Amino acid sequence: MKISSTVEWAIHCCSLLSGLPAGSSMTAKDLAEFHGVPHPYLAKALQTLSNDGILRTVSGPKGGYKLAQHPSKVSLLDIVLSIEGDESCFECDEIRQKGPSALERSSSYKRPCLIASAMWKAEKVWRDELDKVKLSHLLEKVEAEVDPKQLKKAADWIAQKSQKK
Amino acid sequence: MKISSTVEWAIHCCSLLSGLPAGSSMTAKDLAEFHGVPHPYLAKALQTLSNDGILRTVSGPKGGYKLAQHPSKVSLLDIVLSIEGDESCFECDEIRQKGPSALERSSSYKRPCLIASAMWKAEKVWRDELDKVKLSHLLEKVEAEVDPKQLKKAADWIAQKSQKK
DNA sequence: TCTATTGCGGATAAAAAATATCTGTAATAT
DNA sequence: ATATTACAGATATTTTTTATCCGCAATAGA
Repeated sequence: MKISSTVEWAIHCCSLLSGLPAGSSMTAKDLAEFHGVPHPYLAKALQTLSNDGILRTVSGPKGGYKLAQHPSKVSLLDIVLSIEGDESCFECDEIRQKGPSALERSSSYKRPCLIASAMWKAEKVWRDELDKVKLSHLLEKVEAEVDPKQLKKAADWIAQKSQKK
Repeated sequence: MKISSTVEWAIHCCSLLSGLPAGSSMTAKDLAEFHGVPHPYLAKALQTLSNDGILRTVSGPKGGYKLAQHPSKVSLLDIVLSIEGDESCFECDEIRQKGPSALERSSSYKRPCLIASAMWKAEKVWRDELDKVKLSHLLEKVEAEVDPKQLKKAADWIAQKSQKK
């Protein structure tokens, strides 16, 4: 029931990209360095986000990643599902249909398993909650609540990096 | 983000035990056979549930497991947390405090990371939803919705097993 | 056109976690 | 006493996660 730490990285990257000046991009290497995570592995995650239409890729020198959509269109759920895959976290093995007391015909089991239903319902409220949180909301909160010194330092580092090109 | 299949087994076992005649118990072996799952491994899960006060153990011949509490007191969340552990599924590595733009003093990060907060909020609604579902609710639904033939067959198998002792 | 930079896809490797089993011990009903 | 059952710990197997590497494609700038 653990969510991969890659998800944490991916959200931080998307969150950062959502605050970049319009049109600018950032390389996988810089994103990795900024967050202090391994570059080749983070690159994989960014490629996945790119394949799923969350990030847009810019190839060649001066290339990198930028958001493919407006921050108000991208939710935490989108990012989580992109990285983790959109399969349910609870898999029903239909064990009610196994063992000595199971009925022969599988047509006897028209209704979904009550246990699986309950688990899936809970997962749905989880997903709905995550889908409510868009990158734009996160960005607003960051600008309102995060220490201005921190924001300045981050912005300076990013600006310096893009100047070196 | 996968929930162990052991959780599915555990819930099915608890659900079954909640429908047993008062005072009776069922062995790990029979529970495993009934559900068509490996006995030694299921036994581990049952021991965990027992350690966490969800099941009660009866040692010796005619022993086995029974619910330790009234079915209205045990929720799906209790079972999930017992098997999976009660750690959050999202772990915040505080990567905002890593990398070149981090501030020196960790006292600068008094407020929780906004991304982690959002993830934890979603997990909370998930847990709340699971905690609403008690074994007693499940039992009511089973009795109302499951094919009576199925219920009969299961009850007969269990009765026959306990007679053989 | 050439070169350096960057992302992409596939293969591979290492580490960690999940899954599964076994063995000897303790408890207890008969 | 004996047979049955749960329990704790050790161990083995399999799968998943985490991480890296390499050759190819795309492209900006000289």
